[in-house]
Amino acid sequence: MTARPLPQTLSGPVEDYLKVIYDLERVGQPAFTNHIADRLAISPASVSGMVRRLADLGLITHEPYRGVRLTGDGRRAALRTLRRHRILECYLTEVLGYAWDGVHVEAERLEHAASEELIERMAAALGDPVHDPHGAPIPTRDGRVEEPMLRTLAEAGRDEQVRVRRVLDEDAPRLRYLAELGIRPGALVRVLDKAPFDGPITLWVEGASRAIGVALAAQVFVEGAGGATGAGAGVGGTE
Amino acid sequence: MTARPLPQTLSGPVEDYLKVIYDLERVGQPAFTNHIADRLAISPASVSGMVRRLADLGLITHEPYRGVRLTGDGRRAALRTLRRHRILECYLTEVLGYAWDGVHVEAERLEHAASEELIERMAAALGDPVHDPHGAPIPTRDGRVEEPMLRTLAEAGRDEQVRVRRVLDEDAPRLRYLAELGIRPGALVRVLDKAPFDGPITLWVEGASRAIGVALAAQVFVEGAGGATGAGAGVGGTE
DNA sequence: ACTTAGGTTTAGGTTGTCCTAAACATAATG
DNA sequence: CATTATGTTTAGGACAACCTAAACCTAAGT
Repeated sequence: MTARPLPQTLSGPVEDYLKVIYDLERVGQPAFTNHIADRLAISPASVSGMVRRLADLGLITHEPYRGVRLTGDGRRAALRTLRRHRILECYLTEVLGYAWDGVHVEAERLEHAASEELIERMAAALGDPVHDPHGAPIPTRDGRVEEPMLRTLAEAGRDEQVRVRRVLDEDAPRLRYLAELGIRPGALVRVLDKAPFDGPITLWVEGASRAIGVALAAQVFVEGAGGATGAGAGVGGTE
Repeated sequence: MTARPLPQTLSGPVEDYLKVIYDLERVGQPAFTNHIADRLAISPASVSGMVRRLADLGLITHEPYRGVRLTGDGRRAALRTLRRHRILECYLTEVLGYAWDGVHVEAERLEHAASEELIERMAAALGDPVHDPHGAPIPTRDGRVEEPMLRTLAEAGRDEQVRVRRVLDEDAPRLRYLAELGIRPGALVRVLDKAPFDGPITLWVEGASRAIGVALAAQVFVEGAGGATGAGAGVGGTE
């Protein structure tokens, strides 16, 4: 199956493709060329080319016009990169004082250069964290992750009290805005009102009333607070 | 003079070339194609190609068959990379517990990916160090370095007492060996004997007698201990 | 002055990662 | 069922960074 043997180190772009494919695949469907292209901000044609290479390397399987799926090797490689990325994010924020909204870009570059040793030393210095600053779970050394199915804040019902578990979005300004509102992992939020026609959602956060749009609320993953509140279909994203 | 405009970020290879040229140039002569090729472990032909690119970018001047010299821009870029590298080495050893002989390789990869912000945060966390773990001076933010002319241990006279200032050599086993002997920046060493015909040098270090070869001693830069002891022609290397 | 040794450059090729434009496949619509 | 919209792939190219082999300069030694 594996045509060419796997090189010991994967290139930066290859790691990026695998991360994106992993993320796209998590909603159940295979990852499609155009979606990958969108995520990486490159042309679909370039993705087609890279997809052939990844398939040659045995990292993905590809059904033309039907999308791609990670193989075992591909999944392992994707999770390794994800672990690097998220531990770097933790370290940069907790030890080096990076802002919540600034870590992503830095980690994105470092994740391809950092050795296993560096990552593990950072993880040890942090006491082996299990979530990154945005609430994303950190895969273990041996490639295990638990990505719980969480509802988004947009799906929470009126008068419901929920706890923020994870915030998506790599966009720094939006992250900064959410932080200002007090919406970060661990925060307790009550839905005061949901305007009809996908109107703004009014929340009670940290003793103040705040309104946010549905699009933004859909980037915030929550869990029922007081008691257990059923599971939705929502799923996190990669950062 | 600058044909193409300088891109805002230089590629990893470009930074590596500049570092090597900076280092080769420090002995006064321009840097020659073959020397650059040796240092980077690539073919002279490839260096010729890159030299054209670097000259196009205005980072070096090139007299065919006569070697290359850094321009102001090139020097600034080289010192920026050197600063990154050495601060990374400091941080990795002092904060993350890297071994003396293991930091070089890791820093070598990270220096191309780390942002200005990361480097400055690390520098701040360390209290703006001025020397890396091997005793190499760290250029300031605005590109100043003082590389004092130091003698090597091989040049020290019998019965002379000297202080180790800097240890060259990126070779991990040799660095480890020197560390075992107690030969590291700051150490006080007395030359007990110098065997003739470039024979071994016997030293008194940390209350014990040790003998090392001339080649190794030439990698150790020292300064007169008790009083000021004249300046030699020796110069440090890049790590 | 000629040869030779050593260092340097050119010529031409490879690999990885991207691009645009054109061809092609699939699925939904009239 | 033919058309259209959408999504995917191929064709052909560019660029950075390497390579080997061959051509070329320079300086030194007969």
